[in-house]
This record gives sequence, C-alpha cells and structure tokens, in this order.
Amino acid sequence: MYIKDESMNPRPTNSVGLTGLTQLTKPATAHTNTPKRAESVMDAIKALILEQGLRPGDSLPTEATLCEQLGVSRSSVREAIRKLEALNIVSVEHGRGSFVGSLSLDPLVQSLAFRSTLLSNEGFEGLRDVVEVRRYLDLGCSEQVVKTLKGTKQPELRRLVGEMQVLASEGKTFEQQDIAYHLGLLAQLPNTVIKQLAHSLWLVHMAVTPQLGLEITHHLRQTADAHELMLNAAIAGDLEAYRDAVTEHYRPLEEILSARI
Amino acid sequence: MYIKDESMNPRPTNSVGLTGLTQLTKPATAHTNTPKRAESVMDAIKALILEQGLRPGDSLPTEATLCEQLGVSRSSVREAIRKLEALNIVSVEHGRGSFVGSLSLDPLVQSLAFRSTLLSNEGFEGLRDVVEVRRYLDLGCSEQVVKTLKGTKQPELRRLVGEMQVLASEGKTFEQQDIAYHLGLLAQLPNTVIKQLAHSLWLVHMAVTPQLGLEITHHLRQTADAHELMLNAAIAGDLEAYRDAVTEHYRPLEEILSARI
DNA sequence: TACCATTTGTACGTATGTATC
DNA sequence: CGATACATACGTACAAATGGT
Repeated sequence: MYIKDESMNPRPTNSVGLTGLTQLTKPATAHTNTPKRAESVMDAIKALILEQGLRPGDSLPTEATLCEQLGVSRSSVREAIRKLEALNIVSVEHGRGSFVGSLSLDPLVQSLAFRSTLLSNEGFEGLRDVVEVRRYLDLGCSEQVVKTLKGTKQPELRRLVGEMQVLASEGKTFEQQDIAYHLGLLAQLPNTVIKQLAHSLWLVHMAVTPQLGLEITHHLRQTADAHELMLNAAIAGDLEAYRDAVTEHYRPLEEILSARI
Repeated sequence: MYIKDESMNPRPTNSVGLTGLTQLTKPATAHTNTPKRAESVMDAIKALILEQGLRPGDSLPTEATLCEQLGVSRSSVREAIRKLEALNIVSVEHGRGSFVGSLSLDPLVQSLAFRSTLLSNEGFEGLRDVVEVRRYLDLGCSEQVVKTLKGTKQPELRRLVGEMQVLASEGKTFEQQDIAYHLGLLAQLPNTVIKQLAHSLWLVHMAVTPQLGLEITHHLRQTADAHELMLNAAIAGDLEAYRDAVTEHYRPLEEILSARI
C-alpha cells in the first residue's frame, strides 16, 4: 500500500523532442482512446512554444483557439494549462490571457518545501538534506567564486556583511541580507541554473526553518562572522580558507539539525 | 439553478485536531470571492495531507468529497489537483482515486528540460549550466564520497566501470551504466535530496544531449576512463585526485558545450 | 462472462469577474 | 461610461477505468 515508486522513472510522456506540429491527430471522430487528454494537450502546447520560438512573456493563443486547433474541450485545455502553470512554463493572467512563463525553479521550491515540511514530522531530515545540498553547491563552485573575486573590493558585499553583524549583535535575524549576500557571491558566474537553484534552496530553507523554533538565534553572530571570513578568503584568493569558511558557515545549523534527527 | 447548499450542514466543523479539513470560508452568496479558487483549494489539500500525516501512496478523499467539504465546484478541485499532480505532490489514477505523490524532483526535470530545449535554439547555455551544476554537486560532496568509499572494494562499481570501458571501445554509449555508476557513488550518503537532484539533472542532461548530435561519441573512452580514475581515487582515499578526476570526467562535454555557445 | 458501484476523465452550457479599449 | 474579449467558476451529463460481485 505504501511506496508506489514511480519516483525514479518518469513517464514515457516526457517527450521534449520538438518533432512537429501542433495538431492533435484526432479531431472529428470521438474518443480515440487517449489515456490522458490533458497530457497530450500539454505536450502540444509545449511543442507550440518551441516551434514558434516563443520567449518568456510572449502571449499564447487563447483557450478557445487552443480548443479549436487541438479539437478538445475547454476543460482539457484548462487542466493542461494548469499543469504547465504549476511548472512555470506558462503563466496566466486573469482577464488578459496566457503567456510563456518565466521558466524559473519555483516548482522546485514548492515541491521541496512541501516535502521537507511533510518529513519534518519525523525529524528534520528534509531540511538537513537541503542545507547540505546548499553547502555542496557552495563548495562546488568555490573555485570559480574565488577566482572571480580575487583582488576585487566588493563594497556591496562588505556592506551586507556589516549589516548582518550589526543585526546579529542586536539579536535580530538578517534573512534579506543573507540571501542578497549569497546571490552576490554567485552573481559573477554566468551559470543561471546554479543561481536559481541556490536561490530556490534558500527559499526552501527559509520556508522550513520556522518549524525549528528560535534555537537558531543563538548562532546569529557566528553565522554573520562566517560570512565575513568567506568574503575575506575569496578576495584574498585563498581557496582553502574559503572552503573552510563555507563549511564553518553551515556548521551551526547543521549541528542543530543533526541533533534533532 | 444554483439554489442548493445553505440547507446542507453549515456546521463549522472546524475541529482542531487531525480530522479537520480546513473549510474554505464559504460565502452565502455563491459568487463573492474570485482571486484564485484553485490556489486556496491547493493549499487546503496540502494542509489536509500535513494535518492527517499522510505519506506518499496514501489515498486522498475523492473529488466529490473534497468538493463537498471545501464547498467548491468539481472544476476547481480538479484544477487544484492538476497543479499538485504537476508538482508530484499528488498522483491520480483513473478509476481508483487520488493519492499522495512521490514528492520526487520530476517537476524539476520537466522544467529544466523544457528550459534547456527552449534555449538550445540560441546555443547550449541551458545544457552547459546543467552539466556545470552536476560537476559542482559532484565536487561538493567529494569529501563525503571519498570518506565513505576509502578502503572499500565496491565490486559493483568496478563492474560498471568495466562495462563502460568495453562499450566505449566498441563505440557504443553507456547511459545506463553511467547513471548507475553515479548513483552508486552517492548511494552511501544519507542525503536523499542530493541523490534525487543528481538523478534529475542527469535526466535533463540526457533529454537535451541528443540535440548535440554525435559529437560526444568521440570522447566515450575518455569519459569511461575518468570513471575508473574517480573510483580509484575514492577507494585510495585521495581527495585531491578524486576531485581532479571529477573535473576531468566532465571536461570533454563541457568543452564541446563551450565551443557551441 | 456479465453487471454494477465507485471514481476519475471529458465535454458542454452558462454565468460572472476583470482587463482593455 | 459601455462594449468586447477573456479567464474564472459552477453545474450537469456522460464516458472510461477500476474493482468487486
């Protein structure tokens, strides 16, 4: 009854191939035994976007047009659009129409945040895993970060570090500065996926931490100072010190989480 | 035509405990609120799962039940369920019912694969970014991997490496062995998020590479051998060598991708 | 086999809120 | 302001899949 394990095996409907046209081959006559109309409509819309080379923000055909061109009812089109909307592939605005979505990683946030929350009933494994991946990502791109920051000034990051330290000494949290700092570190990298991924994981992190209670506030100062160490090491071009600082930065939280599991 | 209701039980039934299904504030007049019905229904279903402590595979109330308990129409419930289905938070089986989903990272695959395909018209930035993140993840968790593999035998990984080398020498690809190998490296780690993330990124990788053409087949041998180097280094406990091998493993592909952008 | 109950899937009609002109 | 176009929501009916009798 439990595990259905379709987890590691995506449906065969995963065609990303851009073979062809928007037409669903079965307009006139009734039911051509399609196990899932909405699925094929989804694929048709994706294909439509690819074929026409639409970009995020470009407008899509109206629901009525899609119904007509695909030969399906509004319900099917709407459900397909809903799924694409959940995946951020299309975005819908009320009285205006549907548009190509931002293709951001928001779905990942939704999914991971819910997953972490669900698992948090039995401990904080979900959050611990997320934080660990954040650390892996930061460590993984440490070489690039140090290379791009070496010998620079980074006054903006300096300012953020200062603000965090002030807030920490006052016992206040500094989420805004924290996320701005981490994004700033990665800003130089051309890789948009890692930036979005880091941002998403941070959002998941934030969404779940409230369930930890106030315990984290004991380590505010420690975390703020770790940010300074990271910045110093990167600017000095000291890769090893940077990596140590990253590890140190995550340690307080990870210790708390390990203790809670 | 829409008299119904308001004669049924208007019982608040807002019991605190686990049985509760947070009733959506049902206005007496059928049409007052319009911001986003499906959104609130989505939240209600997520709350339901959390409140009742349901696990992946557990069954959810039927659509009719949800309509009744939430006081919304079936269309709204269905659209909410579609969105949750896209996020893998619920899974639906025709004729059987709805269930708590596997909470896997499939949505990420969908989203990233589509994104990469869309961007591939102008180059291979999307795939390059994905591969780079894969490398970051592998490098990031290198310490853990080396620690857990040091001094062990790993006959299964040895076998996979051998198969890959044989296939490479025959000019054949070895996707199955490749993914099994990489998952095997991470298998010892308790972090499920990174395992799913690595797997998802690999799927994205595979979904997009066909658009590269056959150029990659020139580096099969090189890649297969890199897998052996990684394994040797990990078993020897040589962190630095392992990290170098990881970098070497991704280099051929990354060079191709950089050249194409 | 046949039948039936349950549940999801699809279609269609209708009414209403909302944005744009 | 009205007119139009569009998305949103509700309701109903039927089709299709599943599981059991």
